[in-house]
Amino acid sequence: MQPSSPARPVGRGAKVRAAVHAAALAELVDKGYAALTVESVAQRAGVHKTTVYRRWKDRESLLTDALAEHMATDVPVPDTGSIETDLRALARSLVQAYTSPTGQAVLAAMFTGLPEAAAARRHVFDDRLVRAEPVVTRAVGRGELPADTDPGEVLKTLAAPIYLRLLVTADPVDESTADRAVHVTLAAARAGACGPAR
Amino acid sequence: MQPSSPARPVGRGAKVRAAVHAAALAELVDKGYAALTVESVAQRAGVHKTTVYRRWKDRESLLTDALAEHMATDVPVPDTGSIETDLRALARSLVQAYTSPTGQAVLAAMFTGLPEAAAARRHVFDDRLVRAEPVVTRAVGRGELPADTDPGEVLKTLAAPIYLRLLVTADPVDESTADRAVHVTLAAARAGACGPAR
Amino acid sequence: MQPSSPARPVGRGAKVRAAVHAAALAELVDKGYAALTVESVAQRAGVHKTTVYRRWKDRESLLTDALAEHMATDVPVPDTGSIETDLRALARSLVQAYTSPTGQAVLAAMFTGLPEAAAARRHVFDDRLVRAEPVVTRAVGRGELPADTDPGEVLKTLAAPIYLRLLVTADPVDESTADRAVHVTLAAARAGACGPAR
Amino acid sequence: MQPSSPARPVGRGAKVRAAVHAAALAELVDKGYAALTVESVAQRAGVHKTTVYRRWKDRESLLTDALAEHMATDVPVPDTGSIETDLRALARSLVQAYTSPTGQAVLAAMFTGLPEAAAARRHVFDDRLVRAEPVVTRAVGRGELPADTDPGEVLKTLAAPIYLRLLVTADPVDESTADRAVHVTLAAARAGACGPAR
DNA sequence: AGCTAAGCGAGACGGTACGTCACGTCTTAGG
DNA sequence: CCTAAGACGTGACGTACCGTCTCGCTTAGCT
Repeated sequence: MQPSSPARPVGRGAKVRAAVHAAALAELVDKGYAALTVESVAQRAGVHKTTVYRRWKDRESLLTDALAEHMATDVPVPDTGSIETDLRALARSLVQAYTSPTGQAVLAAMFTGLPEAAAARRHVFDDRLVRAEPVVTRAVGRGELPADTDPGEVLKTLAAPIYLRLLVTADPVDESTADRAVHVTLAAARAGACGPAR
Repeated sequence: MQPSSPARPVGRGAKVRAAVHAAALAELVDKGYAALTVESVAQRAGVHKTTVYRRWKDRESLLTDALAEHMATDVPVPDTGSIETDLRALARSLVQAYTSPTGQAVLAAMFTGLPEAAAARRHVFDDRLVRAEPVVTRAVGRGELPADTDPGEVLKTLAAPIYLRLLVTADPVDESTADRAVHVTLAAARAGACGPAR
Repeated sequence: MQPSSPARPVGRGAKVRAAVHAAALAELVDKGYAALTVESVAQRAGVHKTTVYRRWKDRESLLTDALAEHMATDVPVPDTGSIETDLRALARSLVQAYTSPTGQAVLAAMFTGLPEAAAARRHVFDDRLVRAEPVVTRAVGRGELPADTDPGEVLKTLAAPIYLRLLVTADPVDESTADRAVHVTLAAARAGACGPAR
Repeated sequence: MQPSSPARPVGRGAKVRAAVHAAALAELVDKGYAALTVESVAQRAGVHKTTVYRRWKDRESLLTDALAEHMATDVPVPDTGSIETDLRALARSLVQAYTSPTGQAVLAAMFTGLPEAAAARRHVFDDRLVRAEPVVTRAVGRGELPADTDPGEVLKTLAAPIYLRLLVTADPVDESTADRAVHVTLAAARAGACGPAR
């Protein structure tokens, strides 16, 4: 009569979930976003199609969920004592994240223009941004940057050229791209261009 | 009405082409990229589906073609005599292009992650870049920027934060966004951060 | 109550069995044969789906079992001393059995063309036939019908037009239908048409 | 030639229709009503599933349509000059129609208890009834049967025992069944039991 | 009265078929 | 000649129900 155990024993559901996530990402890398079938994901995960639909409403939500989970991996926030090396580390880790084959596929998948993905996108980026803000705050504390510097602006200035190359121009992206972004960002921030809006 | 000139290749094909293009863009704005049907485009254009397929290989090429045509509208390149006002004009025109409802739809359509769109994307951006380069060149000539400044880098630095906001974070984009981009870009360029790679 | 034949302690299984039977019939009346779900029957019986499958092999056997149980209700065999009134009573009770809403549903369910149901059908009908035969035998004894009259034939002749209307034509079936069947049957039987095959 | 707008040139649609009908009946004979798949019918007809769904709303309407078409074959109405031989011919043709393997399958399919089939059933039976009525009318004219005989009642009396055996008891049905039905019917009709209701 | 084993609730799962949608191809008429 | 009209093969979609399975809880029935 009474619910003896309030929590439901999830059983092996978690295992299925993980397997499907992994399969989805693998299929993403192999075939790309558009040519990705629920059935092939299910098969790759050793699971039946209907089981997938039991947990995810449709293809979209499966994909966004898998991507969100994938992006949730913690990114280390550097603290070298110098804003330049800190920014360099951030920029390079961003470059690395998206230049692997998997990264490319994930990137392509996240930017499909679908409104569903937009929220996930924004959330992922915001999360990383917030976590990295201390880098700038510390630099301001050390007097490396003007007092009224907006940490978010600095980090967006750092990321912007990298994303531009990844998403718009298809220029090759490597460490020199990261380094150049650092220089631009530092020059702008030191000149006070990352202060409050005017 | 008109005496049909012998061996006229055009026929009324051009009219059909334009009608389909317009219909495609209209559907894009109304329903978005994913929920866009060849049949509905054809119907909206007052044309039969098969006619569309006669002229375009598939949905993809129809869309990219329509978008390419849409983006081909000439963007005026400013020449105010000052790099700051020139850049501001460029940045603001970019912002305007993408903040209208149509612009939003076009933007979303161009960034669908599909490889077919990538080429179109790159081409459009490169084209605009090349046309805008004189702005920077002239500034260098006037001594406003260092002699070894790379015009492309300057313009990418200008565009990057705007695209970042449009595509990644969903921050509101308006004239102040454009102005801030100008400040960042100028600070960086003057500091020599847009010179050749080091 | 009853001696458990397989030497099995019945437990409360009997209660479940009855509840499911009732629920099955109720669902049959509400939704019809085709749109009847094991799960909905189980829910209506306040029992879990698995429990149903523990007792019945599949949907089919549940339904046929429930129907068989339902039909097992004893039909009183009349003995008025006259073959005409006896047959009338039989015919009218048949009509009554199938003109109630429940009767209609049961009828529809029993004639689904499925081979599984065929056996049940046949069994139910044969059973009733055998139990009613004394009616004819007694009439023969009283000299109301020829000596070589086949009781089964008489009763089938009686039932046939009623079933025809129920199953084939959708003519309304009421007491006058029963009475007409009696007249036909008596005329035929008295003329010796229900004797042995020739 | 043809008015282009109102009449649509069916093209080869008719051929598809026939092929699917034939395939449906064949599958019916092979696998029975319940285990009949739209996909297997389509495949057997050398046609794709969606094509079937383009012409028929669902499995049900496909089946009923195919059966209706199948039953539309004209049944010859005998006219031997004697009611007995006429009825015998009718009864035997009925028996023959349902004792072939195909007939069995069709019979089973027509009596699935589904309400959709009910209308078709009724229509088919009524049609045959009306066409056969002259047999009785002529006999009345010849003075073989009472003047107030209801032709429909006679024919239903004839058909009823055959359908009873086919649908309810699973007794074997052959020519002797038909002959017996004739005797019963004649005896009843001559005795005036097929007159107007009393 | 306690221990064991069956019965049951709960629900995930593999599986089959359903009916739908859009794509891109093809054939037939017609202006 | 190009177009309108529309049937078709194709493949994936998302849904519904089937019948199976495993897990604990409850409870019955023997000792």
